[in-house]
Amino acid sequence: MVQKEARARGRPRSFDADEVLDKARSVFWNLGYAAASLDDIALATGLKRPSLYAAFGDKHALYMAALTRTRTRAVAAMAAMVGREGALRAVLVDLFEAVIGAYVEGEIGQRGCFIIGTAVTQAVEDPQARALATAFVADEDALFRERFAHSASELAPGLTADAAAMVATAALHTLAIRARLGEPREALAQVAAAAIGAICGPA
Amino acid sequence: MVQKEARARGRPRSFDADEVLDKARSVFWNLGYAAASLDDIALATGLKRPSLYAAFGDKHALYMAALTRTRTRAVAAMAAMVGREGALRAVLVDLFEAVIGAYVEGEIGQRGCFIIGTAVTQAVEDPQARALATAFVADEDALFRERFAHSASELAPGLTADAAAMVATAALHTLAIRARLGEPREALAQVAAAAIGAICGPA
DNA sequence: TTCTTTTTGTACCATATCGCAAAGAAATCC
DNA sequence: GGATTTCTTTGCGATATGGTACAAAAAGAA
Repeated sequence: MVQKEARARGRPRSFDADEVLDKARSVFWNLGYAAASLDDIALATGLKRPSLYAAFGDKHALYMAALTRTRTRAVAAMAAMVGREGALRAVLVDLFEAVIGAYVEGEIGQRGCFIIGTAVTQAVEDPQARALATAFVADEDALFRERFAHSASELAPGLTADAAAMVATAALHTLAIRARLGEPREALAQVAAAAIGAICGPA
Repeated sequence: MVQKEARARGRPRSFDADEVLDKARSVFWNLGYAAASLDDIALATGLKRPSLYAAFGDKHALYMAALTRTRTRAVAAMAAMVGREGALRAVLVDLFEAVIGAYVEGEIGQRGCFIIGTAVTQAVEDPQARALATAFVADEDALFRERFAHSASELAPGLTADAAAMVATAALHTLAIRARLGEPREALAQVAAAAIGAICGPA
């Protein structure tokens, strides 16, 4: 006997929430929260405003959903990379390369990091965006610190795991900023190499 | 014979343009460009909108004027500090301390750096803001590079002046971000110390 | 087939936003 | 003192913005 999967009563959604969140995020990523209008988002997602409200709440809730999902995914990806076996230098090279790849993507131009590029600006008057960005920075610090503690012998002489983590996070932040300002990929690669040199010492 | 200073015909301005620009900047600094309304700025400056238009043009021109003045002053201050004689480590300690001091100020909360905190978000769709922020980052890089070239023997072993400059600029950027997110002064001081450790090597 | 539930779209609401016209105010010039 | 110039204010225009009410559409249940 074939049991059809039961679905709740009522008209079915005409969209996939994850897909819509991705498109909305793209608008926020390009324009920042305040400059992104619901009309912009409606246009990008192909949904009308009441549908967006029904699915996500209001504009702010939609933004927070996009930030939250981004943080979760970015941290998971970063954890996977710093968790790799192998020489620290090689791990960092791969990590920064992947990060740069993500930061130079964009339909209308380079956008850097969604969280650093938009939530930091909101932070002064938006406690939720601030909390999320703060947690994200703490995540970055913690992931680096753990890996560096594990690879302490591969750090530059005199550099503690703690200090090295801060230098590495600083590198991610400057890459986010520079990418959003349009610096070319090769220039970003040089910034990454400089950070790696400072963290791991001379090759 | 006493010669009174001749002034142009017409009603005199009731405000000082520099003072007004400072107040307008403060609003933009807290809220970012897009979220700062002309009403907010009018309230902060005590002027009505037509007066702001008469003095500065439009909202965007006012913002650009604030960015431009900020860059000029920040770069001059930074040049004065990195130009100081003395041990590189001590120079960097003083510089980062001064920078942190500026970044933790704010009437409604910490705001970090006006340019990094607001113009970077605008950069994707505002070519003028992008150009100014880009020039500012290049200024930071160049000032550090010059000083480090001059003090090459005081850098960590194997670290070039170029690379060290990028690490130092990265530190300014992460401080700007962290300060805007509300990290306490002591935490920012530790980030600065980490960067100095990476740039100058073990003490 | 009708009722109930959920979603979508149209039309709108209440307010906010940037910018401007015109009149009055404050100065210089003749 | 009147004309001219420049600045400030009031009041407004045109539009944008975030959010909502309600009717129609699309589904399940009886």
